[in-house]
Amino acid sequence: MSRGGVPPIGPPTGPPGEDRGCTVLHVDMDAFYAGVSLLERPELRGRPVIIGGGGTRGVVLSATYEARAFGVHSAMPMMRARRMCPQAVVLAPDHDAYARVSAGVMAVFRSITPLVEPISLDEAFLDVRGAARRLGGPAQVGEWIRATIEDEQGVTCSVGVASTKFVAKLASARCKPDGLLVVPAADVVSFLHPLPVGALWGVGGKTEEVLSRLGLHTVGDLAHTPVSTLVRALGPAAGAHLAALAWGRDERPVVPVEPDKSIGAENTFSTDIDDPAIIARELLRLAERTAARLRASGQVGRTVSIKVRFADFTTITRAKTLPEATDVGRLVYDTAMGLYDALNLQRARIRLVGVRVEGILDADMSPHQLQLGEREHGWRHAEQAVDRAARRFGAGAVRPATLVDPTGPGGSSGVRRTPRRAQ
DNA sequence: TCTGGGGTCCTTTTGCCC
DNA sequence: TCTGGGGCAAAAGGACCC
Repeated sequence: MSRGGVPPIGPPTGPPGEDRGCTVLHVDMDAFYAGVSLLERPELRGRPVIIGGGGTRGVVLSATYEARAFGVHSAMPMMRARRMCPQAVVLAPDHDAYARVSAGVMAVFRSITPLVEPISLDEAFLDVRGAARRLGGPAQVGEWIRATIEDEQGVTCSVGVASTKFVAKLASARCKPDGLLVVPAADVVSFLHPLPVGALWGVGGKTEEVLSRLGLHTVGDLAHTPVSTLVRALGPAAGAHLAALAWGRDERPVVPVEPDKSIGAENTFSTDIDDPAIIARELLRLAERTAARLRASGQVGRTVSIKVRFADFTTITRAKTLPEATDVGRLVYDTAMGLYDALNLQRARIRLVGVRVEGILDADMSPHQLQLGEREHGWRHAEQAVDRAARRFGAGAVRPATLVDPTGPGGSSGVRRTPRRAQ
Protein backbone atom coordinates (compact mmCIF):
# COMPACT_ATOMS: atom_id res chain seq x y z
CA MET A 1 0.00 0.00 0.00
CA SER A 2 3.02 2.20 0.01
CA ARG A 3 3.15 4.60 -2.82
CA GLY A 4 5.71 6.85 -4.34
CA GLY A 5 5.39 9.33 -7.16
CA VAL A 6 3.23 12.36 -7.60
CA PRO A 7 1.49 13.66 -4.55
CA PRO A 8 -1.75 15.24 -5.72
CA ILE A 9 -4.49 14.79 -3.23
CA GLY A 10 -6.41 11.90 -4.61
CA PRO A 11 -8.68 9.43 -2.94
CA PRO A 12 -7.06 7.65 -0.03
CA THR A 13 -5.42 4.36 -0.73
CA GLY A 14 -7.55 1.28 -0.24
CA PRO A 15 -11.31 1.06 -0.09
CA PRO A 16 -13.06 4.28 0.94
CA GLY A 17 -13.87 4.52 4.60
CA GLU A 18 -11.29 2.00 5.73
CA ASP A 19 -9.62 4.72 7.73
CA ARG A 20 -12.74 5.31 9.83
CA GLY A 21 -11.75 5.21 13.48
CA CYS A 22 -8.11 5.67 12.55
CA THR A 23 -7.55 8.90 14.40
CA VAL A 24 -3.81 8.66 14.95
CA LEU A 25 -1.14 9.53 12.42
CA HIS A 26 2.51 8.71 12.90
CA VAL A 27 4.72 10.74 10.61
CA ASP A 28 8.33 9.66 10.26
CA MET A 29 10.81 11.44 8.03
CA ASP A 30 12.80 9.19 5.68
CA ALA A 31 16.52 9.09 6.51
CA PHE A 32 15.98 12.56 7.93
CA TYR A 33 19.52 13.76 8.68
CA ALA A 34 20.85 12.42 5.42
CA GLY A 35 17.92 13.88 3.51
CA VAL A 36 18.43 17.35 4.98
CA SER A 37 22.18 17.26 4.46
CA LEU A 38 21.59 16.46 0.79
CA LEU A 39 19.60 19.66 0.38
CA GLU A 40 22.94 21.46 0.66
CA ARG A 41 24.74 18.91 -1.50
CA PRO A 42 22.31 17.98 -4.28
CA GLU A 43 25.16 16.64 -6.41
CA LEU A 44 25.41 13.72 -3.95
CA ARG A 45 21.85 12.62 -4.58
CA GLY A 46 21.66 8.97 -5.60
CA ARG A 47 25.00 8.16 -4.00
CA PRO A 48 25.71 6.39 -0.72
CA VAL A 49 26.08 9.09 1.93
CA ILE A 50 26.71 8.59 5.63
CA ILE A 51 26.15 11.25 8.26
CA GLY A 52 28.33 10.83 11.31
CA GLY A 53 30.79 12.40 13.68
CA GLY A 54 34.30 12.78 12.41
CA GLY A 55 36.04 11.24 15.41
CA THR A 56 37.42 7.73 15.47
CA ARG A 57 34.77 6.68 17.97
CA GLY A 58 31.64 8.02 16.33
CA VAL A 59 28.58 6.16 15.18
CA VAL A 60 26.37 6.58 12.13
CA LEU A 61 23.68 9.17 12.70
CA SER A 62 21.91 8.54 9.43
CA ALA A 63 22.58 7.08 6.01
CA THR A 64 20.95 7.39 2.62
CA TYR A 65 19.10 4.37 1.28
CA GLU A 66 21.95 3.89 -1.19
CA ALA A 67 24.31 3.42 1.76
CA ARG A 68 21.82 1.26 3.64
CA ALA A 69 21.87 -1.13 0.71
CA PHE A 70 25.40 -1.99 1.85
CA GLY A 71 24.18 -2.82 5.32
CA VAL A 72 24.97 0.56 6.86
CA HIS A 73 22.46 1.69 9.46
CA SER A 74 22.21 4.30 12.17
CA ALA A 75 24.01 3.66 15.49
CA MET A 76 26.57 1.52 13.71
CA PRO A 77 30.19 2.38 14.56
CA MET A 78 31.62 4.62 11.85
CA MET A 79 34.65 2.37 11.48
CA ARG A 80 32.49 -0.52 10.50
CA ALA A 81 30.29 1.56 8.22
CA ARG A 82 33.29 2.84 6.27
CA ARG A 83 34.52 -0.69 5.86
CA MET A 84 31.16 -1.91 4.65
CA CYS A 85 30.78 0.93 2.19
CA PRO A 86 34.15 2.52 1.40
CA GLN A 87 32.76 4.47 -1.53
CA ALA A 88 30.30 6.33 0.69
CA VAL A 89 30.65 10.06 1.16
CA VAL A 90 30.83 10.91 4.86
CA LEU A 91 29.36 14.21 6.00
CA ALA A 92 29.52 15.81 9.43
CA PRO A 93 26.09 16.47 10.95
CA ASP A 94 24.57 19.92 10.54
CA HIS A 95 22.38 20.23 13.60
CA ASP A 96 21.24 23.75 12.82
CA ALA A 97 19.84 22.64 9.49
CA TYR A 98 18.09 19.67 11.10
CA ALA A 99 16.49 21.91 13.70
CA ARG A 100 15.38 24.36 11.02
CA VAL A 101 13.76 21.75 8.78
CA SER A 102 12.23 20.04 11.79
CA ALA A 103 10.60 23.28 12.89
CA GLY A 104 9.13 23.67 9.42
CA VAL A 105 7.79 20.14 9.46
CA MET A 106 6.25 20.53 12.92
CA ALA A 107 4.61 23.76 11.75
CA VAL A 108 2.91 21.81 8.95
CA PHE A 109 1.60 19.34 11.53
CA ARG A 110 0.30 22.12 13.76
CA SER A 111 -1.52 23.69 10.85
CA ILE A 112 -3.65 20.52 10.89
CA THR A 113 -4.20 20.04 14.61
CA PRO A 114 -2.86 21.31 17.91
CA LEU A 115 -2.63 17.68 19.06
CA VAL A 116 0.93 17.08 17.87
CA GLU A 117 3.30 15.00 19.99
CA PRO A 118 6.88 15.27 18.73
CA ILE A 119 8.99 12.19 19.49
CA SER A 120 12.21 13.60 18.12
CA LEU A 121 13.31 16.05 15.45
CA ASP A 122 12.04 13.78 12.71
CA GLU A 123 8.99 12.05 14.09
CA ALA A 124 5.61 12.91 15.60
CA PHE A 125 2.18 11.60 16.44
CA LEU A 126 -0.90 13.55 15.39
CA ASP A 127 -4.45 13.15 16.64
CA VAL A 128 -6.50 14.13 13.59
CA ARG A 129 -9.95 13.48 15.05
CA GLY A 130 -10.91 17.13 14.79
CA ALA A 131 -9.42 17.72 11.35
CA ALA A 132 -11.64 15.30 9.49
CA ARG A 133 -14.41 17.72 8.62
CA ARG A 134 -12.08 20.37 7.24
CA LEU A 135 -9.64 18.19 5.39
CA GLY A 136 -11.19 14.82 4.74
CA GLY A 137 -10.40 11.48 6.34
CA PRO A 138 -7.18 10.60 8.13
CA ALA A 139 -5.64 9.00 5.04
CA GLN A 140 -6.31 12.13 3.02
CA VAL A 141 -4.79 14.25 5.74
CA GLY A 142 -1.75 11.98 5.68
CA GLU A 143 -1.35 12.39 1.94
CA TRP A 144 -1.72 16.13 2.24
CA ILE A 145 1.04 16.21 4.86
CA ARG A 146 3.33 14.11 2.70
CA ALA A 147 2.82 16.34 -0.31
CA THR A 148 3.17 19.55 1.66
CA ILE A 149 6.36 18.56 3.44
CA GLU A 150 8.03 17.38 0.27
CA ASP A 151 6.95 20.56 -1.43
CA GLU A 152 8.00 22.98 1.30
CA GLN A 153 11.04 21.24 2.77
CA GLY A 154 12.31 19.03 -0.03
CA VAL A 155 12.41 15.88 2.10
CA THR A 156 10.09 12.89 2.10
CA CYS A 157 8.29 11.18 4.93
CA SER A 158 6.16 8.14 5.61
CA VAL A 159 2.84 8.13 7.40
CA GLY A 160 1.14 5.39 9.41
CA VAL A 161 -2.60 5.72 9.95
CA ALA A 162 -4.28 3.66 12.66
CA SER A 163 -6.52 3.70 15.69
CA THR A 164 -3.64 3.67 18.19
CA LYS A 165 -0.22 5.28 18.45
CA PHE A 166 1.62 2.05 18.52
CA VAL A 167 0.00 0.56 15.42
CA ALA A 168 0.41 3.85 13.59
CA LYS A 169 4.11 3.72 14.35
CA LEU A 170 4.46 0.20 13.05
CA ALA A 171 2.51 1.17 9.97
CA SER A 172 4.82 4.05 9.09
CA ALA A 173 7.82 1.76 9.50
CA ARG A 174 6.17 -0.74 7.20
CA CYS A 175 5.66 1.64 4.27
CA LYS A 176 9.08 3.31 4.33
CA PRO A 177 10.34 5.16 2.45
CA ASP A 178 7.96 7.70 1.00
CA GLY A 179 4.78 5.75 1.71
CA LEU A 180 1.49 5.75 3.53
CA LEU A 181 -0.22 2.81 5.14
CA VAL A 182 -3.65 2.58 6.72
CA VAL A 183 -4.28 -0.24 9.18
CA PRO A 184 -8.05 -0.41 9.67
CA ALA A 185 -9.17 -1.20 13.20
CA ALA A 186 -10.57 -4.54 12.03
CA ASP A 187 -7.18 -5.59 10.62
CA VAL A 188 -5.01 -4.73 13.60
CA VAL A 189 -4.63 -8.24 14.96
CA SER A 190 -3.86 -9.82 11.62
CA PHE A 191 -1.38 -7.02 10.95
CA LEU A 192 0.38 -7.46 14.28
CA HIS A 193 0.58 -11.18 14.88
CA PRO A 194 3.02 -12.18 12.11
CA LEU A 195 5.51 -9.49 13.16
CA PRO A 196 8.62 -10.44 15.16
CA VAL A 197 8.45 -9.54 18.86
CA GLY A 198 11.25 -7.06 18.33
CA ALA A 199 8.82 -4.89 16.37
CA LEU A 200 7.02 -4.01 19.60
CA TRP A 201 7.87 -0.76 21.27
CA GLY A 202 9.95 -1.57 24.32
CA VAL A 203 11.34 -4.84 23.06
CA GLY A 204 15.04 -4.41 22.44
CA GLY A 205 17.85 -6.89 22.28
CA LYS A 206 17.72 -8.05 25.90
CA THR A 207 13.97 -8.53 26.08
CA GLU A 208 13.97 -10.27 22.75
CA GLU A 209 16.47 -12.74 24.13
CA VAL A 210 14.34 -13.43 27.18
CA LEU A 211 11.27 -13.97 25.01
CA SER A 212 13.22 -16.16 22.64
CA ARG A 213 14.21 -18.43 25.51
CA LEU A 214 10.50 -18.82 26.23
CA GLY A 215 10.01 -19.83 22.62
CA LEU A 216 8.21 -16.59 21.78
CA HIS A 217 9.26 -15.17 18.43
CA THR A 218 6.26 -13.42 16.94
CA VAL A 219 3.75 -10.97 18.33
CA GLY A 220 1.17 -13.70 17.89
CA ASP A 221 3.19 -16.04 20.11
CA LEU A 222 3.27 -13.30 22.72
CA ALA A 223 -0.46 -12.68 22.43
CA HIS A 224 -1.23 -16.31 23.20
CA THR A 225 0.98 -16.48 26.27
CA PRO A 226 -0.60 -16.06 29.72
CA VAL A 227 0.04 -12.60 31.11
CA SER A 228 1.31 -14.19 34.32
CA THR A 229 4.13 -15.85 32.37
CA LEU A 230 5.14 -12.56 30.79
CA VAL A 231 5.01 -10.77 34.12
CA ARG A 232 7.22 -13.40 35.72
CA ALA A 233 9.76 -13.10 32.92
CA LEU A 234 9.74 -9.33 32.40
CA GLY A 235 8.30 -7.70 35.51
CA PRO A 236 4.81 -6.32 36.08
CA ALA A 237 5.08 -3.18 34.00
CA ALA A 238 6.66 -4.58 30.88
CA GLY A 239 4.73 -7.87 31.05
CA ALA A 240 1.32 -6.29 31.20
CA HIS A 241 2.26 -3.67 28.67
CA LEU A 242 3.45 -6.13 26.04
CA ALA A 243 0.45 -8.38 26.55
CA ALA A 244 -1.81 -5.44 25.77
CA LEU A 245 0.21 -4.29 22.77
CA ALA A 246 0.18 -7.79 21.29
CA TRP A 247 -3.59 -7.46 20.94
CA GLY A 248 -3.37 -3.92 19.65
CA ARG A 249 -4.55 -2.40 22.90
CA ASP A 250 -2.82 0.92 23.48
CA GLU A 251 -4.76 3.60 25.31
CA ARG A 252 -2.02 6.19 25.37
CA PRO A 253 -3.35 9.47 24.04
CA VAL A 254 -1.47 11.88 21.81
CA VAL A 255 -0.09 14.42 24.27
CA PRO A 256 1.40 17.69 23.01
CA VAL A 257 4.87 18.42 24.46
CA GLU A 258 5.73 17.11 27.88
CA PRO A 259 8.18 19.22 29.89
CA ASP A 260 11.71 17.84 30.22
CA LYS A 261 12.47 15.80 33.33
CA SER A 262 16.21 16.01 33.08
CA ILE A 263 18.86 17.91 31.15
CA GLY A 264 22.42 16.78 30.76
CA ALA A 265 25.54 16.51 28.68
CA GLU A 266 28.13 13.83 28.23
CA ASN A 267 31.27 13.30 26.25
CA THR A 268 33.22 10.33 25.05
CA PHE A 269 36.94 11.04 24.91
CA SER A 270 38.70 10.29 21.66
CA THR A 271 41.00 8.03 23.69
CA ASP A 272 40.58 6.66 27.19
CA ILE A 273 41.72 9.08 29.87
CA ASP A 274 43.32 8.44 33.23
CA ASP A 275 44.44 11.97 34.07
CA PRO A 276 42.27 13.37 36.90
CA ALA A 277 42.93 16.94 35.78
CA ILE A 278 41.45 16.26 32.36
CA ILE A 279 38.44 14.54 33.89
CA ALA A 280 37.89 17.50 36.20
CA ARG A 281 38.12 19.96 33.34
CA GLU A 282 35.62 17.94 31.32
CA LEU A 283 33.20 17.76 34.24
CA LEU A 284 33.43 21.53 34.52
CA ARG A 285 32.70 21.97 30.82
CA LEU A 286 29.71 19.61 30.96
CA ALA A 287 28.36 21.20 34.16
CA GLU A 288 28.57 24.67 32.63
CA ARG A 289 26.89 23.52 29.45
CA THR A 290 24.09 21.79 31.35
CA ALA A 291 23.48 24.76 33.62
CA ALA A 292 23.48 27.15 30.67
CA ARG A 293 20.74 25.09 29.05
CA LEU A 294 18.76 25.17 32.29
CA ARG A 295 19.03 28.94 32.45
CA ALA A 296 18.15 29.33 28.80
CA SER A 297 14.92 27.42 29.37
CA GLY A 298 14.13 29.18 32.64
CA GLN A 299 14.39 26.00 34.66
CA VAL A 300 16.19 24.70 37.72
CA GLY A 301 16.87 21.18 38.96
CA ARG A 302 17.48 19.59 42.33
CA THR A 303 19.41 16.38 41.68
CA VAL A 304 22.86 16.33 40.10
CA SER A 305 24.09 13.04 38.69
CA ILE A 306 27.30 11.99 37.02
CA LYS A 307 27.97 9.12 34.72
CA VAL A 308 31.34 7.43 34.29
CA ARG A 309 32.01 4.86 31.61
CA PHE A 310 35.22 2.89 31.93
CA ALA A 311 37.43 1.57 29.16
CA ASP A 312 35.66 -1.81 29.32
CA PHE A 313 32.30 -0.05 28.78
CA THR A 314 30.95 -0.77 32.26
CA THR A 315 29.06 2.29 33.39
CA ILE A 316 28.21 3.66 36.78
CA THR A 317 26.13 6.63 37.91
CA ARG A 318 26.14 8.58 41.13
CA ALA A 319 23.62 11.18 42.21
CA LYS A 320 23.11 13.73 44.92
CA THR A 321 20.01 15.71 45.70
CA LEU A 322 20.59 19.30 46.74
CA PRO A 323 18.61 21.11 49.43
CA GLU A 324 17.42 23.49 46.77
CA ALA A 325 17.04 23.44 43.01
CA THR A 326 19.69 25.29 41.03
CA ASP A 327 20.75 26.50 37.61
CA VAL A 328 24.22 27.55 38.73
CA GLY A 329 26.99 25.87 36.80
CA ARG A 330 29.48 26.27 39.60
CA LEU A 331 27.21 24.45 42.04
CA VAL A 332 26.49 21.71 39.51
CA TYR A 333 30.22 21.35 38.98
CA ASP A 334 31.08 21.24 42.68
CA THR A 335 28.41 18.61 43.27
CA ALA A 336 29.54 16.56 40.29
CA MET A 337 33.14 16.82 41.38
CA GLY A 338 32.22 15.72 44.90
CA LEU A 339 30.49 12.67 43.48
CA TYR A 340 33.47 11.92 41.29
CA ASP A 341 36.00 12.30 44.11
CA ALA A 342 33.94 9.97 46.29
CA LEU A 343 34.48 7.21 43.72
CA ASN A 344 38.14 7.20 44.69
CA LEU A 345 39.32 6.04 41.31
CA GLN A 346 43.03 5.44 41.16
CA ARG A 347 43.79 6.45 37.62
CA ALA A 348 41.18 4.17 36.12
CA ARG A 349 40.94 4.40 32.35
CA ILE A 350 37.82 6.37 31.56
CA ARG A 351 36.02 6.50 28.27
CA LEU A 352 33.15 8.86 28.98
CA VAL A 353 31.92 11.25 31.62
CA GLY A 354 28.52 12.89 31.84
CA VAL A 355 26.69 15.40 34.00
CA ARG A 356 22.91 15.53 34.32
CA VAL A 357 20.45 17.55 36.36
CA GLU A 358 17.16 15.88 37.27
CA GLY A 359 14.04 16.88 39.15
CA ILE A 360 13.50 19.85 36.92
CA LEU A 361 10.96 22.60 37.51
CA ASP A 362 10.35 26.11 36.31
CA ALA A 363 12.67 28.58 37.99
CA ASP A 364 9.82 30.80 39.11
CA MET A 365 8.07 27.86 40.76
CA SER A 366 11.10 26.94 42.80
CA PRO A 367 11.01 28.25 46.36
CA HIS A 368 14.17 30.19 46.97
CA GLN A 369 14.78 31.98 50.22
CA LEU A 370 17.63 34.39 49.98
CA GLN A 371 19.94 33.92 52.88
CA LEU A 372 22.24 36.43 54.38
CA GLY A 373 25.70 36.14 52.91
CA GLU A 374 24.54 33.64 50.37
CA ARG A 375 27.43 32.35 48.29
CA GLU A 376 25.70 30.98 45.26
CA HIS A 377 24.26 34.38 44.55
CA GLY A 378 27.48 35.75 43.13
CA TRP A 379 27.94 32.81 40.81
CA ARG A 380 24.38 33.06 39.61
CA HIS A 381 24.74 36.69 38.58
CA ALA A 382 28.13 36.06 37.05
CA GLU A 383 26.79 33.22 34.96
CA GLN A 384 23.81 35.25 33.83
CA ALA A 385 26.23 37.89 32.67
CA VAL A 386 28.11 35.21 30.76
CA ASP A 387 24.83 34.15 29.15
CA ARG A 388 24.25 37.70 27.96
CA ALA A 389 27.76 37.91 26.56
CA ALA A 390 27.28 34.60 24.79
CA ARG A 391 24.10 35.87 23.19
CA ARG A 392 25.90 38.97 21.91
CA PHE A 393 29.29 37.61 21.00
CA GLY A 394 28.66 33.92 20.47
CA ALA A 395 28.92 30.88 22.69
CA GLY A 396 32.32 30.45 24.24
CA ALA A 397 33.08 34.16 24.28
CA VAL A 398 33.43 33.97 28.02
CA ARG A 399 34.36 30.84 29.88
CA PRO A 400 36.29 29.62 32.89
CA ALA A 401 40.03 30.05 32.61
CA THR A 402 40.57 26.31 32.82
CA LEU A 403 38.53 25.81 29.68
CA VAL A 404 40.59 28.22 27.61
CA ASP A 405 42.83 26.27 25.30
CA PRO A 406 46.32 27.10 26.56
CA THR A 407 47.78 26.58 23.09
CA GLY A 408 45.33 28.90 21.41
CA PRO A 409 45.14 32.69 21.39
CA GLY A 410 44.89 33.99 24.91
CA GLY A 411 48.17 32.54 25.98
CA SER A 412 49.17 29.80 28.30
CA SER A 413 50.57 31.60 31.28
CA GLY A 414 48.43 31.61 34.36
CA VAL A 415 46.07 28.91 33.19
CA ARG A 416 45.45 26.52 36.03
CA ARG A 417 45.39 22.88 35.09
CA THR A 418 42.96 21.85 37.78
CA PRO A 419 39.70 23.75 37.98
CA ARG A 420 39.42 25.44 41.33
CA ARG A 421 36.33 24.64 43.33
CA ALA A 422 34.03 27.27 44.67
CA GLN A 423 35.20 28.14 48.12
C1' DT B 1 33.86 -5.04 15.77
C1' DC B 2 33.50 -2.05 18.94
C1' DT B 3 29.88 0.40 20.89
C1' DG B 4 27.38 8.75 20.44
C1' DG B 5 24.50 11.77 22.85
C1' DG B 6 20.13 13.10 24.12
C1' DG B 7 16.66 11.41 26.87
C1' DT B 8 12.61 8.23 29.46
C1' DC B 9 10.99 4.64 32.38
C1' DC B 10 11.28 0.67 35.41
C1' DT B 11 13.30 -2.23 39.06
C1' DT B 12 15.99 -3.11 42.95
C1' DT B 13 18.46 -1.65 46.84
C1' DT B 14 19.21 1.21 50.66
C1' DG B 15 18.49 4.31 54.34
C1' DC B 16 15.32 6.62 57.21
C1' DC B 17 11.23 7.40 59.98
C1' DC B 18 7.57 5.82 62.57
C1' DT C 1 15.13 -1.40 74.53
C1' DC C 2 14.98 -4.39 70.75
C1' DT C 3 12.91 -5.85 66.53
C1' DG C 4 9.86 -6.04 62.51
C1' DG C 5 7.82 -4.03 58.99
C1' DG C 6 5.26 -0.47 56.25
C1' DG C 7 5.92 3.56 53.65
C1' DC C 8 8.76 6.67 51.38
C1' DA C 9 12.43 8.95 48.93
C1' DA C 10 16.74 8.69 47.06
C1' DA C 11 20.20 6.19 44.74
C1' DA C 12 21.91 2.96 41.40
C1' DG C 13 21.62 0.20 37.51
C1' DG C 14 19.78 -1.18 33.26
C1' DA C 15 16.85 -1.46 29.11
C1' DC C 16 15.16 1.12 25.63
C1' DC C 17 14.16 4.82 22.16
C1' DC C 18 15.55 8.20 18.42
